[in-house]
Amino acid sequence: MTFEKELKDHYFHGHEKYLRHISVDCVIFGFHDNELKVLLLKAKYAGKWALPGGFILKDEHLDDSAKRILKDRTGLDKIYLHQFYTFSDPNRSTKKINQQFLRNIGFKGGKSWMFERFVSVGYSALVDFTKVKPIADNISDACEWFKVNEVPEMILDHRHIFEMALKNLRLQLNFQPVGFNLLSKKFTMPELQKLYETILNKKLDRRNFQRKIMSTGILVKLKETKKGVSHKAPFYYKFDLIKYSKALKAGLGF
Amino acid sequence: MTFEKELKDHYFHGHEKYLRHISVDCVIFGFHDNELKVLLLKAKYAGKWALPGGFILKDEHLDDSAKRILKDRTGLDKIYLHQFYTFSDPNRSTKKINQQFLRNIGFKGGKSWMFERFVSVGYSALVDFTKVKPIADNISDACEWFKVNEVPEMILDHRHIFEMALKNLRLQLNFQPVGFNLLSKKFTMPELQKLYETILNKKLDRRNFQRKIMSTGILVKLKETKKGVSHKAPFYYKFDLIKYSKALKAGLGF
DNA sequence: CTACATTGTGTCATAAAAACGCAATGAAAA
DNA sequence: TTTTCATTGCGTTTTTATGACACAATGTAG
Repeated sequence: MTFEKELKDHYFHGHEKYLRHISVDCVIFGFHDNELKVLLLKAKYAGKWALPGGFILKDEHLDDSAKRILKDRTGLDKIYLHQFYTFSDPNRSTKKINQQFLRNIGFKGGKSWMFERFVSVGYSALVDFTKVKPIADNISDACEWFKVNEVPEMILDHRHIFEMALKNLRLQLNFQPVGFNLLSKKFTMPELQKLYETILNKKLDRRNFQRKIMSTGILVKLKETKKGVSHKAPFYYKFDLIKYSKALKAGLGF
Repeated sequence: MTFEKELKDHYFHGHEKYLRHISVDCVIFGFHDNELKVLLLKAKYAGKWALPGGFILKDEHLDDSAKRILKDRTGLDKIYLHQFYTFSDPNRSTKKINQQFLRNIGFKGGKSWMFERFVSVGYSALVDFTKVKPIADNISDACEWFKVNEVPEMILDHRHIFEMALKNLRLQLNFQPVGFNLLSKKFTMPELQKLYETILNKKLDRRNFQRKIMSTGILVKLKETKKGVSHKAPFYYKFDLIKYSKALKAGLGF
Protein backbone atom coordinates (compact mmCIF):
# COMPACT_ATOMS: atom_id res chain seq x y z
CA MET A 1 0.00 0.00 0.00
CA THR A 2 1.22 3.49 -0.76
CA PHE A 3 1.58 6.03 2.00
CA GLU A 4 -1.48 8.01 0.82
CA LYS A 5 -3.60 4.90 0.56
CA GLU A 6 -2.51 3.78 3.99
CA LEU A 7 -3.48 7.13 5.44
CA LYS A 8 -6.84 7.19 3.74
CA ASP A 9 -7.45 3.70 5.05
CA HIS A 10 -6.54 4.87 8.56
CA TYR A 11 -8.93 7.80 8.42
CA PHE A 12 -11.89 5.99 6.94
CA HIS A 13 -11.45 2.43 8.20
CA GLY A 14 -9.27 2.77 11.28
CA HIS A 15 -12.30 2.50 13.55
CA GLU A 16 -12.69 -1.12 12.47
CA LYS A 17 -9.30 -1.85 13.98
CA TYR A 18 -9.05 0.65 16.84
CA LEU A 19 -11.29 1.70 19.72
CA ARG A 20 -13.08 4.98 19.11
CA HIS A 21 -12.54 7.98 21.35
CA ILE A 22 -9.47 6.64 23.14
CA SER A 23 -5.81 7.36 22.53
CA VAL A 24 -2.52 7.08 24.34
CA ASP A 25 0.22 9.70 24.59
CA CYS A 26 3.74 8.94 25.81
CA VAL A 27 6.08 11.27 27.64
CA ILE A 28 9.59 9.86 27.30
CA PHE A 29 12.26 11.24 29.59
CA GLY A 30 15.99 10.89 29.07
CA PHE A 31 19.02 12.30 30.86
CA HIS A 32 22.05 13.56 28.95
CA ASP A 33 24.74 16.22 29.43
CA ASN A 34 23.43 16.63 32.95
CA GLU A 35 20.05 17.71 31.57
CA LEU A 36 16.64 16.09 31.78
CA LYS A 37 15.12 15.79 28.29
CA VAL A 38 11.87 14.81 26.66
CA LEU A 39 11.38 13.08 23.30
CA LEU A 40 9.07 14.78 20.80
CA LEU A 41 7.92 14.17 17.24
CA LYS A 42 7.36 16.91 14.70
CA ALA A 43 3.93 16.36 13.21
CA LYS A 44 3.95 16.55 9.41
CA TYR A 45 2.18 19.62 8.00
CA ALA A 46 1.00 20.84 11.40
CA GLY A 47 4.52 22.14 11.94
CA LYS A 48 4.15 21.84 15.68
CA TRP A 49 5.71 19.22 17.92
CA ALA A 50 3.79 16.41 19.57
CA LEU A 51 4.17 13.66 22.09
CA PRO A 52 4.39 10.21 20.51
CA GLY A 53 0.83 8.96 20.65
CA GLY A 54 -1.54 6.55 18.96
CA PHE A 55 -4.62 4.38 19.17
CA ILE A 56 -5.82 1.28 20.95
CA LEU A 57 -6.38 -2.02 19.18
CA LYS A 58 -9.83 -3.44 19.85
CA ASP A 59 -8.52 -6.13 22.16
CA GLU A 60 -5.43 -4.57 23.66
CA HIS A 61 -4.49 -3.51 27.17
CA LEU A 62 -3.53 0.16 27.23
CA ASP A 63 -0.18 -0.75 28.76
CA ASP A 64 0.51 -2.78 25.63
CA SER A 65 -0.82 -0.06 23.35
CA ALA A 66 1.59 2.40 24.87
CA LYS A 67 4.52 0.04 24.30
CA ARG A 68 3.51 -0.72 20.72
CA ILE A 69 2.91 2.93 19.88
CA LEU A 70 6.25 3.98 21.30
CA LYS A 71 8.00 1.27 19.29
CA ASP A 72 6.20 2.15 16.05
CA ARG A 73 6.61 5.88 16.31
CA THR A 74 10.11 6.25 17.72
CA GLY A 75 11.78 2.86 17.42
CA LEU A 76 12.22 2.58 21.19
CA ASP A 77 11.75 -0.99 22.35
CA LYS A 78 11.41 -2.82 25.64
CA ILE A 79 10.67 0.32 27.61
CA TYR A 80 8.84 0.26 30.93
CA LEU A 81 5.92 2.64 30.66
CA HIS A 82 3.93 3.99 33.57
CA GLN A 83 0.37 5.31 33.32
CA PHE A 84 0.03 8.65 35.07
CA TYR A 85 -3.21 10.42 34.11
CA THR A 86 -6.15 10.48 31.71
CA PHE A 87 -6.97 13.68 29.84
CA SER A 88 -10.58 14.20 28.93
CA ASP A 89 -11.25 17.83 28.22
CA PRO A 90 -14.02 17.70 25.58
CA ASN A 91 -12.29 20.55 23.76
CA ARG A 92 -9.12 18.54 23.15
CA SER A 93 -10.41 17.66 19.70
CA THR A 94 -8.12 16.61 16.92
CA LYS A 95 -10.80 17.42 14.37
CA LYS A 96 -9.26 20.60 12.99
CA ILE A 97 -5.76 19.20 12.96
CA ASN A 98 -6.84 16.03 11.23
CA GLN A 99 -8.97 17.81 8.65
CA GLN A 100 -6.05 20.11 7.88
CA PHE A 101 -3.80 17.09 7.62
CA LEU A 102 -6.12 15.37 5.15
CA ARG A 103 -6.38 18.49 3.00
CA ASN A 104 -2.61 18.83 2.97
CA ILE A 105 -2.17 15.38 1.55
CA GLY A 106 -4.88 15.97 -1.02
CA PHE A 107 -8.07 14.53 0.41
CA LYS A 108 -11.32 16.37 0.91
CA GLY A 109 -13.02 16.07 4.31
CA GLY A 110 -15.80 13.60 4.90
CA LYS A 111 -16.68 11.68 8.00
CA SER A 112 -13.94 10.03 10.01
CA TRP A 113 -13.54 8.54 13.49
CA MET A 114 -10.38 10.67 13.60
CA PHE A 115 -12.51 13.83 13.69
CA GLU A 116 -14.32 12.73 16.80
CA ARG A 117 -13.50 13.48 20.39
CA PHE A 118 -10.57 11.65 22.02
CA VAL A 119 -9.85 10.92 25.65
CA SER A 120 -6.12 10.36 25.99
CA VAL A 121 -4.36 8.24 28.56
CA GLY A 122 -0.92 9.54 29.51
CA TYR A 123 2.02 7.17 29.91
CA SER A 124 5.54 8.11 30.86
CA ALA A 125 8.86 6.32 30.64
CA LEU A 126 12.45 6.84 31.69
CA VAL A 127 15.10 5.70 29.27
CA ASP A 128 18.86 5.48 29.13
CA PHE A 129 19.67 8.22 26.65
CA THR A 130 22.84 6.52 25.49
CA LYS A 131 21.08 3.25 24.75
CA VAL A 132 18.32 4.46 22.47
CA LYS A 133 18.28 5.68 18.88
CA PRO A 134 14.98 7.43 18.21
CA ILE A 135 13.72 7.21 14.63
CA ALA A 136 10.74 9.23 13.41
CA ASP A 137 7.90 7.36 11.72
CA ASN A 138 6.44 8.33 8.35
CA ILE A 139 3.84 10.78 9.62
CA SER A 140 6.51 12.79 11.40
CA ASP A 141 9.23 15.02 10.06
CA ALA A 142 11.57 14.53 12.98
CA CYS A 143 12.08 12.90 16.35
CA GLU A 144 14.19 14.88 18.79
CA TRP A 145 15.13 15.33 22.42
CA PHE A 146 14.36 18.65 24.10
CA LYS A 147 15.52 19.97 27.44
CA VAL A 148 12.51 19.95 29.76
CA ASN A 149 12.93 23.67 30.36
CA GLU A 150 13.02 24.46 26.66
CA VAL A 151 10.16 22.50 25.12
CA PRO A 152 8.80 23.99 21.87
CA GLU A 153 5.17 24.75 21.10
CA MET A 154 3.11 21.57 20.96
CA ILE A 155 -0.21 20.54 19.45
CA LEU A 156 -3.41 20.28 21.47
CA ASP A 157 -2.94 19.91 25.21
CA HIS A 158 0.36 18.10 24.85
CA ARG A 159 2.17 20.70 26.87
CA HIS A 160 -0.25 20.13 29.70
CA ILE A 161 0.23 16.37 29.43
CA PHE A 162 3.99 16.82 29.49
CA GLU A 163 3.81 19.02 32.57
CA MET A 164 1.66 16.51 34.41
CA ALA A 165 4.19 13.81 33.58
CA LEU A 166 7.03 15.92 34.95
CA LYS A 167 5.07 16.61 38.12
CA ASN A 168 4.37 12.92 38.46
CA LEU A 169 8.03 12.10 37.98
CA ARG A 170 8.83 14.12 41.11
CA LEU A 171 6.38 12.07 43.12
CA GLN A 172 7.81 8.83 41.77
CA LEU A 173 11.39 9.65 42.61
CA ASN A 174 11.27 7.99 46.01
CA PHE A 175 9.23 4.98 44.94
CA GLN A 176 10.34 4.06 41.41
CA PRO A 177 13.82 3.18 40.16
CA VAL A 178 14.12 6.53 38.43
CA GLY A 179 17.90 6.63 38.69
CA PHE A 180 18.31 3.14 37.33
CA ASN A 181 16.12 3.83 34.32
CA LEU A 182 17.59 7.19 33.40
CA LEU A 183 21.28 6.56 33.94
CA SER A 184 23.73 4.19 32.32
CA LYS A 185 24.81 1.02 34.12
CA LYS A 186 27.64 2.88 35.78
CA PHE A 187 27.63 6.54 36.71
CA THR A 188 29.37 9.02 38.97
CA MET A 189 28.00 10.55 42.14
CA PRO A 190 27.82 14.07 40.63
CA GLU A 191 25.78 12.66 37.74
CA LEU A 192 23.30 11.04 40.10
CA GLN A 193 23.12 14.19 42.17
CA LYS A 194 22.46 16.34 39.11
CA LEU A 195 19.64 14.01 38.14
CA TYR A 196 18.03 14.42 41.54
CA GLU A 197 18.54 18.18 41.44
CA THR A 198 16.97 18.41 38.01
CA ILE A 199 13.93 16.39 38.88
CA LEU A 200 13.42 18.01 42.26
CA ASN A 201 14.30 21.40 40.79
CA LYS A 202 16.51 22.42 43.70
CA LYS A 203 20.18 22.42 44.73
CA LEU A 204 21.40 19.76 47.09
CA ASP A 205 24.52 19.80 49.23
CA ARG A 206 27.07 17.54 47.57
CA ARG A 207 28.38 16.02 50.81
CA ASN A 208 25.02 15.53 52.46
CA PHE A 209 23.64 14.01 49.28
CA GLN A 210 26.45 11.47 49.18
CA ARG A 211 25.94 10.51 52.80
CA LYS A 212 22.19 10.15 52.42
CA ILE A 213 22.24 8.13 49.24
CA MET A 214 24.99 5.84 50.53
CA SER A 215 23.11 5.28 53.80
CA THR A 216 20.25 3.76 51.82
CA GLY A 217 22.63 1.06 50.62
CA ILE A 218 21.29 1.14 47.06
CA LEU A 219 24.69 1.94 45.51
CA VAL A 220 27.80 -0.12 45.01
CA LYS A 221 31.03 1.81 44.63
CA LEU A 222 33.22 0.47 41.82
CA LYS A 223 37.02 0.45 41.75
CA GLU A 224 37.00 2.33 38.47
CA THR A 225 37.21 6.11 38.23
CA LYS A 226 36.10 8.42 35.46
CA LYS A 227 38.96 9.23 33.05
CA GLY A 228 39.76 12.45 31.25
CA VAL A 229 38.54 15.05 33.72
CA SER A 230 40.87 17.87 34.67
CA HIS A 231 40.35 17.46 38.38
CA LYS A 232 40.06 14.68 40.89
CA ALA A 233 38.48 11.72 39.15
CA PRO A 234 35.14 10.65 40.61
CA PHE A 235 34.45 6.98 41.22
CA TYR A 236 31.85 5.11 39.26
CA TYR A 237 28.88 3.55 41.05
CA LYS A 238 26.22 1.08 40.07
CA PHE A 239 22.87 0.20 41.62
CA ASP A 240 22.47 -2.77 43.95
CA LEU A 241 19.17 -3.79 42.40
CA ILE A 242 18.04 -6.00 45.26
CA LYS A 243 18.61 -3.36 47.90
CA TYR A 244 17.27 -0.67 45.54
CA SER A 245 13.95 -2.42 45.05
CA LYS A 246 13.66 -3.11 48.78
CA ALA A 247 14.44 0.49 49.66
CA LEU A 248 11.89 1.79 47.15
CA LYS A 249 9.07 -0.05 48.89
CA ALA A 250 9.62 2.09 51.96
CA GLY A 251 10.57 5.20 49.94
CA LEU A 252 13.94 6.87 49.72
CA GLY A 253 13.06 10.10 51.47
CA PHE A 254 14.19 12.79 49.04
CA MET B 1 -41.20 6.22 29.97
CA THR B 2 -41.51 3.01 31.91
CA PHE B 3 -38.47 1.47 33.56
CA GLU B 4 -38.26 -1.36 30.98
CA LYS B 5 -38.60 1.02 28.07
CA GLU B 6 -35.93 3.26 29.55
CA LEU B 7 -33.57 0.32 29.89
CA LYS B 8 -34.18 -0.92 26.38
CA ASP B 9 -33.52 2.57 25.14
CA HIS B 10 -30.28 2.67 27.09
CA TYR B 11 -29.07 -0.62 25.65
CA PHE B 12 -29.99 0.02 22.05
CA HIS B 13 -29.70 3.80 21.74
CA GLY B 14 -27.38 4.81 24.57
CA HIS B 15 -24.46 5.07 22.16
CA GLU B 16 -26.12 8.06 20.54
CA LYS B 17 -25.84 9.90 23.84
CA TYR B 18 -22.70 8.44 25.43
CA LEU B 19 -19.13 7.78 24.27
CA ARG B 20 -18.48 4.16 23.39
CA HIS B 21 -15.89 2.12 25.24
CA ILE B 22 -15.40 4.53 28.14
CA SER B 23 -16.88 4.47 31.60
CA VAL B 24 -16.22 5.95 35.02
CA ASP B 25 -16.20 4.16 38.36
CA CYS B 26 -16.26 5.96 41.69
CA VAL B 27 -14.73 4.81 44.95
CA ILE B 28 -16.38 6.76 47.76
CA PHE B 29 -14.72 6.69 51.16
CA GLY B 30 -16.35 7.61 54.45
CA PHE B 31 -15.24 7.43 58.07
CA HIS B 32 -17.61 6.30 60.82
CA ASP B 33 -17.32 4.49 64.16
CA ASN B 34 -13.55 4.81 63.84
CA GLU B 35 -13.65 2.75 60.65
CA LEU B 36 -12.85 3.66 57.06
CA LYS B 37 -15.72 2.64 54.80
CA VAL B 38 -16.54 2.43 51.12
CA LEU B 39 -19.89 2.97 49.43
CA LEU B 40 -21.20 0.18 47.18
CA LEU B 41 -24.31 -0.51 45.16
CA LYS B 42 -25.90 -3.92 44.84
CA ALA B 43 -26.42 -4.57 41.15
CA LYS B 44 -29.92 -5.82 40.40
CA TYR B 45 -30.06 -9.47 39.30
CA ALA B 46 -26.26 -9.88 39.28
CA GLY B 47 -26.49 -10.22 43.04
CA LYS B 48 -22.95 -8.91 43.44
CA TRP B 49 -21.90 -5.52 44.65
CA ALA B 50 -20.43 -2.81 42.44
CA LEU B 51 -18.81 0.59 42.58
CA PRO B 52 -21.10 3.39 41.48
CA GLY B 53 -20.23 3.85 37.82
CA GLY B 54 -21.62 5.13 34.58
CA PHE B 55 -21.02 6.55 31.15
CA ILE B 56 -19.67 9.70 29.54
CA LEU B 57 -21.87 12.17 27.69
CA LYS B 58 -20.54 12.93 24.22
CA ASP B 59 -19.36 16.38 25.20
CA GLU B 60 -18.55 16.02 28.86
CA HIS B 61 -15.29 16.23 30.82
CA LEU B 62 -14.72 13.01 32.76
CA ASP B 63 -14.48 15.01 35.98
CA ASP B 64 -18.04 16.17 35.33
CA SER B 65 -19.19 12.69 34.35
CA ALA B 66 -17.95 11.34 37.65
CA LYS B 67 -19.84 14.01 39.58
CA ARG B 68 -23.04 13.48 37.62
CA ILE B 69 -22.85 9.70 37.91
CA LEU B 70 -22.28 9.83 41.64
CA LYS B 71 -25.25 12.18 42.05
CA ASP B 72 -27.55 10.04 39.90
CA ARG B 73 -26.60 6.72 41.39
CA THR B 74 -26.25 7.51 45.10
CA GLY B 75 -27.78 10.92 45.64
CA LEU B 76 -24.43 12.37 46.80
CA ASP B 77 -24.01 15.93 45.64
CA LYS B 78 -21.23 18.54 45.57
CA ILE B 79 -18.50 15.99 46.17
CA TYR B 80 -14.88 16.63 45.22
CA LEU B 81 -13.76 13.69 43.08
CA HIS B 82 -10.18 12.86 42.24
CA GLN B 83 -9.09 10.80 39.23
CA PHE B 84 -6.60 8.11 40.25
CA TYR B 85 -6.17 5.47 37.51
CA THR B 86 -7.55 4.10 34.26
CA PHE B 87 -8.36 0.40 33.95
CA SER B 88 -8.06 -1.13 30.54
CA ASP B 89 -7.75 -4.89 30.79
CA PRO B 90 -9.43 -6.09 27.56
CA ASN B 91 -11.03 -8.90 29.58
CA ARG B 92 -12.93 -6.49 31.81
CA SER B 93 -15.97 -6.93 29.59
CA THR B 94 -19.45 -6.23 30.80
CA LYS B 95 -20.88 -8.30 27.97
CA LYS B 96 -21.90 -11.34 30.00
CA ILE B 97 -23.24 -9.28 32.86
CA ASN B 98 -25.25 -7.07 30.57
CA GLN B 99 -26.64 -9.93 28.52
CA GLN B 100 -27.68 -11.65 31.74
CA PHE B 101 -29.24 -8.43 32.91
CA LEU B 102 -31.24 -8.04 29.72
CA ARG B 103 -32.48 -11.63 29.86
CA ASN B 104 -33.51 -11.16 33.48
CA ILE B 105 -35.74 -8.25 32.61
CA GLY B 106 -37.23 -10.10 29.68
CA PHE B 107 -35.27 -9.02 26.59
CA LYS B 108 -33.48 -11.28 24.19
CA GLY B 109 -29.91 -10.40 23.26
CA GLY B 110 -29.11 -8.51 20.09
CA LYS B 111 -26.40 -6.02 19.42
CA SER B 112 -25.63 -3.33 21.96
CA TRP B 113 -22.82 -0.89 22.71
CA MET B 114 -23.18 -2.17 26.27
CA PHE B 115 -21.79 -5.54 25.19
CA GLU B 116 -18.58 -4.01 23.92
CA ARG B 117 -15.32 -3.51 25.68
CA PHE B 118 -15.04 -0.72 28.26
CA VAL B 119 -12.03 1.16 29.55
CA SER B 120 -12.91 2.58 32.93
CA VAL B 121 -11.50 5.68 34.57
CA GLY B 122 -11.34 5.48 38.36
CA TYR B 123 -12.35 8.43 40.53
CA SER B 124 -12.28 8.56 44.30
CA ALA B 125 -13.87 10.87 46.82
CA LEU B 126 -13.82 11.45 50.55
CA VAL B 127 -17.11 12.35 52.20
CA ASP B 128 -18.36 13.25 55.65
CA PHE B 129 -20.28 10.11 56.59
CA THR B 130 -22.66 12.01 58.84
CA LYS B 131 -23.58 14.50 56.12
CA VAL B 132 -24.62 12.19 53.33
CA LYS B 133 -27.70 10.04 52.82
CA PRO B 134 -26.93 7.54 50.05
CA ILE B 135 -29.95 6.47 47.99
CA ALA B 136 -29.80 3.58 45.54
CA ASP B 137 -30.95 4.24 41.98
CA ASN B 138 -33.44 2.10 40.13
CA ILE B 139 -30.98 -0.39 38.69
CA SER B 140 -29.64 -1.20 42.15
CA ASP B 141 -31.17 -3.11 45.02
CA ALA B 142 -29.24 -1.35 47.71
CA CYS B 143 -26.61 1.28 48.49
CA GLU B 144 -24.51 0.56 51.54
CA TRP B 145 -21.30 1.35 53.36
CA PHE B 146 -18.75 -1.41 53.94
CA LYS B 147 -15.70 -1.43 56.14
CA VAL B 148 -12.67 -1.37 53.84
CA ASN B 149 -11.40 -4.58 55.41
CA GLU B 150 -14.70 -6.37 54.86
CA VAL B 151 -15.76 -5.57 51.32
CA PRO B 152 -18.06 -8.17 49.75
CA GLU B 153 -17.55 -9.86 46.41
CA MET B 154 -17.79 -7.37 43.57
CA ILE B 155 -18.47 -7.54 39.84
CA LEU B 156 -15.71 -7.41 37.24
CA ASP B 157 -12.43 -5.89 38.42
CA HIS B 158 -14.14 -3.59 40.90
CA ARG B 159 -12.21 -5.06 43.78
CA HIS B 160 -8.98 -4.20 42.00
CA ILE B 161 -10.22 -0.68 41.32
CA PHE B 162 -11.15 -0.28 44.97
CA GLU B 163 -7.74 -1.49 46.12
CA MET B 164 -5.96 0.94 43.81
CA ALA B 165 -8.08 3.75 45.23
CA LEU B 166 -7.14 2.79 48.77
CA LYS B 167 -3.48 2.66 47.84
CA ASN B 168 -3.80 6.07 46.22
CA LEU B 169 -5.46 7.47 49.33
CA ARG B 170 -2.29 6.72 51.28
CA LEU B 171 -0.25 8.81 48.85
CA GLN B 172 -2.73 11.67 49.06
CA LEU B 173 -2.76 11.86 52.82
CA ASN B 174 0.04 14.42 53.01
CA PHE B 175 -1.11 16.54 50.09
CA GLN B 176 -4.90 16.51 50.11
CA PRO B 177 -7.27 17.62 52.86
CA VAL B 178 -8.15 14.02 53.63
CA GLY B 179 -8.98 14.67 57.26
CA PHE B 180 -11.17 17.64 56.46
CA ASN B 181 -13.18 15.71 53.91
CA LEU B 182 -13.67 12.56 55.93
CA LEU B 183 -14.36 13.98 59.38
CA SER B 184 -17.12 16.16 60.73
CA LYS B 185 -16.55 19.86 61.38
CA LYS B 186 -15.35 19.10 64.87
CA PHE B 187 -13.63 15.95 65.99
CA THR B 188 -11.39 14.64 68.76
CA MET B 189 -7.69 13.90 68.57
CA PRO B 190 -8.18 10.11 68.95
CA GLU B 191 -10.62 10.20 66.02
CA LEU B 192 -8.13 11.97 63.80
CA GLN B 193 -5.39 9.61 64.88
CA LYS B 194 -7.54 6.57 64.14
CA LEU B 195 -8.20 7.95 60.67
CA TYR B 196 -4.49 8.30 60.02
CA GLU B 197 -3.81 4.84 61.42
CA THR B 198 -6.49 3.29 59.25
CA ILE B 199 -5.28 4.90 56.06
CA LEU B 200 -1.59 4.33 56.76
CA ASN B 201 -2.38 0.88 58.12
CA LYS B 202 -0.06 1.21 61.10
CA LYS B 203 -0.18 2.18 64.77
CA LEU B 204 1.01 5.62 65.75
CA ASP B 205 2.15 6.76 69.16
CA ARG B 206 -0.66 8.83 70.63
CA ARG B 207 1.60 11.44 72.22
CA ASN B 208 3.94 11.84 69.28
CA PHE B 209 0.98 12.06 66.91
CA GLN B 210 -0.54 14.87 68.92
CA ARG B 211 2.72 16.80 69.03
CA LYS B 212 3.36 16.37 65.32
CA ILE B 213 -0.11 17.28 64.12
CA MET B 214 -0.25 20.31 66.44
CA SER B 215 3.16 21.50 65.26
CA THR B 216 1.78 21.81 61.73
CA GLY B 217 -0.67 24.40 63.01
CA ILE B 218 -3.55 23.01 60.97
CA LEU B 219 -5.76 22.38 64.02
CA VAL B 220 -7.63 24.72 66.33
CA LYS B 221 -8.41 23.37 69.76
CA LEU B 222 -11.96 24.15 70.87
CA LYS B 223 -13.12 24.83 74.44
CA GLU B 224 -15.68 22.07 74.18
CA THR B 225 -14.99 18.48 75.26
CA LYS B 226 -16.69 15.29 74.18
CA LYS B 227 -19.54 14.28 76.54
CA GLY B 228 -20.61 10.86 77.73
CA VAL B 229 -17.33 8.96 77.72
CA SER B 230 -16.41 6.94 80.79
CA HIS B 231 -12.92 8.37 81.04
CA LYS B 232 -11.20 11.69 80.66
CA ALA B 233 -13.11 13.67 78.04
CA PRO B 234 -11.08 14.57 74.96
CA PHE B 235 -11.26 18.09 73.54
CA TYR B 236 -12.80 18.81 70.18
CA TYR B 237 -10.68 20.26 67.39
CA LYS B 238 -11.45 21.82 64.05
CA PHE B 239 -9.27 22.51 61.02
CA ASP B 240 -7.74 25.93 60.40
CA LEU B 241 -8.46 25.82 56.70
CA ILE B 242 -6.04 28.56 55.71
CA LYS B 243 -3.10 26.96 57.52
CA TYR B 244 -4.24 23.50 56.40
CA SER B 245 -4.16 24.38 52.72
CA LYS B 246 -0.81 26.12 53.12
CA ALA B 247 0.67 23.13 54.95
CA LEU B 248 -0.60 20.70 52.31
CA LYS B 249 1.37 22.46 49.60
CA ALA B 250 4.59 21.46 51.34
CA GLY B 251 3.19 18.13 52.53
CA LEU B 252 2.42 17.09 56.08
CA GLY B 253 5.10 14.44 56.44
CA PHE B 254 3.15 11.41 57.68
C1' DC C 1 55.73 20.93 38.82
C1' DT C 2 52.35 24.21 40.07
C1' DA C 3 47.61 25.85 39.70
C1' DC C 4 42.93 24.65 39.76
C1' DA C 5 38.54 22.69 39.87
C1' DT C 6 36.47 19.15 41.97
C1' DT C 7 36.04 14.92 44.82
C1' DG C 8 36.03 12.02 49.29
C1' DT C 9 35.65 12.08 54.03
C1' DG C 10 34.77 14.03 58.41
C1' DT C 11 32.93 17.24 62.21
C1' DC C 12 29.69 19.92 64.72
C1' DA C 13 25.34 22.16 65.79
C1' DT C 14 20.61 21.70 65.31
C1' DA C 15 16.20 19.74 64.36
C1' DA C 16 13.07 15.98 64.11
C1' DA C 17 11.50 11.46 65.51
C1' DA C 18 10.90 7.65 68.67
C1' DA C 19 10.24 5.90 73.20
C1' DC C 20 8.43 6.40 77.46
C1' DG C 21 6.52 8.68 82.39
C1' DC C 22 2.93 10.49 85.00
C1' DA C 23 -0.71 13.32 86.77
C1' DA C 24 -5.55 14.68 85.52
C1' DT C 25 -10.21 13.50 84.31
C1' DG C 26 -14.96 11.72 84.38
C1' DA C 27 -18.21 7.98 84.10
C1' DA C 28 -18.98 3.45 86.12
C1' DA C 29 -18.55 0.29 89.79
C1' DA C 30 -18.34 -0.51 94.62
C1' DT D 1 -19.75 9.04 98.35
C1' DT D 2 -15.61 6.96 97.25
C1' DT D 3 -12.88 4.05 94.45
C1' DT D 4 -11.65 2.11 90.09
C1' DC D 5 -10.31 2.34 85.51
C1' DA D 6 -9.54 3.53 80.84
C1' DT D 7 -8.04 7.28 78.64
C1' DT D 8 -6.36 12.04 77.89
C1' DG D 9 -2.98 16.01 78.09
C1' DC D 10 1.44 17.37 78.65
C1' DG D 11 5.96 16.38 79.60
C1' DT D 12 11.22 14.29 79.42
C1' DT D 13 14.93 11.64 77.53
C1' DT D 14 17.24 9.26 73.93
C1' DT D 15 18.14 8.43 69.35
C1' DT D 16 18.38 9.51 64.64
C1' DA D 17 18.43 12.55 60.71
C1' DT D 18 19.59 16.98 58.62
C1' DG D 19 22.08 21.20 57.41
C1' DA D 20 26.22 23.79 57.18
C1' DC D 21 30.82 23.76 56.68
C1' DA D 22 36.32 22.38 56.89
C1' DC D 23 40.06 20.25 54.64
C1' DA D 24 43.00 17.01 52.45
C1' DA D 25 43.40 14.30 48.08
C1' DT D 26 43.63 13.93 43.10
C1' DG D 27 44.08 14.22 37.82
C1' DT D 28 44.76 17.23 34.07
C1' DA D 29 46.09 21.75 32.05
C1' DG D 30 49.24 25.09 31.65
